[in-house]
Amino acid sequence: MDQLSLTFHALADPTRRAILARLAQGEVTVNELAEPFDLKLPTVSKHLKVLQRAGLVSQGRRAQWRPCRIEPEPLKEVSKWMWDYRAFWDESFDRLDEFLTR
Amino acid sequence: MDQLSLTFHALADPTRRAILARLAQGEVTVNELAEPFDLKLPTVSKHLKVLQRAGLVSQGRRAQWRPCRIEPEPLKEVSKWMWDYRAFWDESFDRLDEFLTR
DNA sequence: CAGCTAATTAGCTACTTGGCAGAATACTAG
DNA sequence: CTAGTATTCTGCCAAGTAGCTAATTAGCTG
Repeated sequence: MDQLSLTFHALADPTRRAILARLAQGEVTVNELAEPFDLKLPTVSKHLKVLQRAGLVSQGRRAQWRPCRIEPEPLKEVSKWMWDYRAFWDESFDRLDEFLTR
Repeated sequence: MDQLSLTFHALADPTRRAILARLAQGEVTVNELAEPFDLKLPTVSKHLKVLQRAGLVSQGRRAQWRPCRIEPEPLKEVSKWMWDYRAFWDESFDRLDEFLTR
């Protein structure tokens, strides 16, 4: 599957978006991540794997913890893709566009 | 499923993104849409249903044709969601942000 | 009405996914 | 080495999807 599809697929789940929102505020361990959800750990681990496959999340290693971190690159690609459609989502795009190209 | 998940799911397929790209240039019938793909009509019709379920596409009626049109609302929601992560995808977000809030 | 074209629906197969439980791995602490 | 904690891996099941063919609906035209 191509990068953009992987990313959109990863984002197409509320649990995974919530995980991303949490990681946007800083590194968190898997247990801490799982805590607010009504899900078993292996399930959260699976969601993380989907996010990792998309490159949206990476995991480090500190003792037996594997702190998760958000990775920006795929979001940049999404925003690039979105930009081609700005005429459809940004009513004031022409003013903004005018400004940016100046 | 929630709106954002439906939208991301619909976008997580190259064929469906290509369909959207085509529709961004104007209304097209289903047959015209299917033509560039190596897919049978029912398959394209199914993809269209996914896009419609997400609200990204609507179909009109002109005789026996059902011209498809792109709908902006879900893309707006995506761009709103993306905005919360601009720190992660837009290196110059702070300058832009500063401009927009002024 | 009969015949034509446009498009969808139904039904099938193969594959993927989201959830779980239970076993396995990785590392720390004693 | 043993016990304990953090995390992942392996199977399992139910549900969903992408593709196909064949059949059906909707509307035009002779």
